Amino acid sequence: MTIENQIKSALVQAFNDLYNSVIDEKILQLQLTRKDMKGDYTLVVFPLLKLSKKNPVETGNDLGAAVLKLCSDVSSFEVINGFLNLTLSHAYWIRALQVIGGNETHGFKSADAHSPLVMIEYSSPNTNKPLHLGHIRNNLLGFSISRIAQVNGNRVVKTNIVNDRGVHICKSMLAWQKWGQGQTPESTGLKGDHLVGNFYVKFDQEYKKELSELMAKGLSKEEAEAQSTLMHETREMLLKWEAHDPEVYELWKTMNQWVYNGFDVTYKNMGVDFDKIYYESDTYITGRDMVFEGLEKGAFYQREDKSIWCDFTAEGLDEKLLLRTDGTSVYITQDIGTAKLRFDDYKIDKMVYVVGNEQIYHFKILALLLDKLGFDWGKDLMHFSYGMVELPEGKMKSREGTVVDADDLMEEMVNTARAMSKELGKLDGYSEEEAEKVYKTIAMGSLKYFILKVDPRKNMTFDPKESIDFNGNTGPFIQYTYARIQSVLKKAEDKGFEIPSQVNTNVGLGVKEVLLIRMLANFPQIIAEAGSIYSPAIIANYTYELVKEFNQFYHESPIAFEEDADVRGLRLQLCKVVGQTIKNAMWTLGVDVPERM
RNA sequence: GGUCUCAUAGCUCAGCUGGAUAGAGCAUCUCCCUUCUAAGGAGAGGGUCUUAGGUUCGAAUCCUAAUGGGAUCACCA
Repeated sequence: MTIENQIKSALVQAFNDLYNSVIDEKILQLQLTRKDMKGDYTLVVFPLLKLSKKNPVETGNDLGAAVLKLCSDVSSFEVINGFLNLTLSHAYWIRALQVIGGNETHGFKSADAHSPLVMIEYSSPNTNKPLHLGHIRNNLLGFSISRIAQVNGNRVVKTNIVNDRGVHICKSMLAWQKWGQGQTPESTGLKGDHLVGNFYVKFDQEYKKELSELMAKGLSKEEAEAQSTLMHETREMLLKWEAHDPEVYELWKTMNQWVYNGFDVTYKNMGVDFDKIYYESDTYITGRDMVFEGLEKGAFYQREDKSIWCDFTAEGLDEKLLLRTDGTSVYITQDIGTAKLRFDDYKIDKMVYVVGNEQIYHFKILALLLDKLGFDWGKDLMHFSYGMVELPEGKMKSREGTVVDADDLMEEMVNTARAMSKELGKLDGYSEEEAEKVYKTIAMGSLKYFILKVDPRKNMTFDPKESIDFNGNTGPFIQYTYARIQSVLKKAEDKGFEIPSQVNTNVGLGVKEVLLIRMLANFPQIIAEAGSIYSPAIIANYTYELVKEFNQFYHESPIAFEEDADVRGLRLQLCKVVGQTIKNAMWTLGVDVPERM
């Protein structure tokens, strides 16, 4: 039984004894005491006054005295402003620290064969251009919530649906055919995804040019779009592709492979991976079959021009196109197919889609659509919708060249970390290789933490200057504290001091020490909360608070230099557990911690 | 226009199911390396929590409305 439950049941009993009133534990508001007040747990007594029929001070004192008697771990209490603050004994906290220290994965639940299976889709890139800052947020969130789901006792399958077909892919293919002059990643020295991206941009430029020429002849924008040769050729290419025209198909395979090779590098640098990858080129046919199936069943209808639609006006939404007039698939067609294949492949209990909030409508439709097709899991799919990443100047616009490229950004972060570290002379004595590894750890830690610390649902501003700052509420600050702890522990070891297996529970604790242990004891709740709402930010902010407290403690208390052996033993134990907790917390964010920095 | 979302310090963000004096970081200004890593610590200034109502012992938090941003409603993805 946790201490909170002990206190609560004591309160229930006390209430019964004192006021002859039976209460439910649920109405007891027991929370951790504010940092600036004396005490460990606080009971808000206001809601209880109607039942106690006494004023807040009397009620608080009555209950405090009773709990003091009933709970041996409670050592004192105080009533202030209608709040009953309970203080636990130092011996209790020392024992708690001991227990946490004995469990390397304190706060984590492990999954077994019967645990729920959660499939998490993230990344889902298009194979027509390299990954950018927006994808970074998606990838980091997807990877982190996978780990968070995992440490909350779920079986997790990380998945990726690669959007490798469609008009947008044909655009870069067509541009390469027309203007590529046989360029390859080898011949240009470019990363494959960047090379293909260049042709996508090229297409857009040429298309714009064509449109403005047509409009100069007096055509309206719509007319120009309809008459565009480039767009016409693109659609023809899509038809050819769907018909598996050998030439088009070969080109498609080749260019996609270039992109995959490029993505592999980016994913590796980012430190994310997948258990199962689906390709739209494999799933859209299943999707199309299901659309026809739905048509037969009468769930959908066909217009005169042969296009197939689903009517959602009864649900307060619009009509949705499922298959074009020319029979080719649209975005949502493949999503239906992908869902079907996934549920055929795995016994999924929960499906999570990590996709930006601009697609809320899309997923609402998808859920209804799957429901209409008779899949009982349709309604239960979860769209983990996160906010957009904006730059200080505003939204990223590819046309204005303000898109922050993922590869460039990561490289720049590493360069900054290297320069900073060299300037500070932090890694003197490390080999070049070891040092490079640390630079990368810091750079990625900085980037990941910067993005994950903000509430996923909210839009965020990404200021490159700020993201590269390694002081304050940043990844490197947390990593630094971890490294510092390792250094202290090493120092102690060098002096022959060991962490005792059993710390003397009579040692007096400082205010900061109690606070730290309290925070450590609270870690499981943080993990559980992060799991219930899929929020890495909760863990990030918790870790920052923990680290900040630790640094204050570090500054005011000698650890390896402490002369009293009992006190020293306790502090070393505390250091070890804080370090362990930092490492575990950062692990859920996909952030590594260095032993030295 | 319909729907959805957001609004907290100069800037970037925390403040969870209502609780004590609204917190951090950055930026500005002071201090602290003859003790375990100064990528650190201490301190100062900086707020009508967008506005107006409501709910109640108690509201940044819940409800309603207004204002201002953003998203979305494609034979784009």
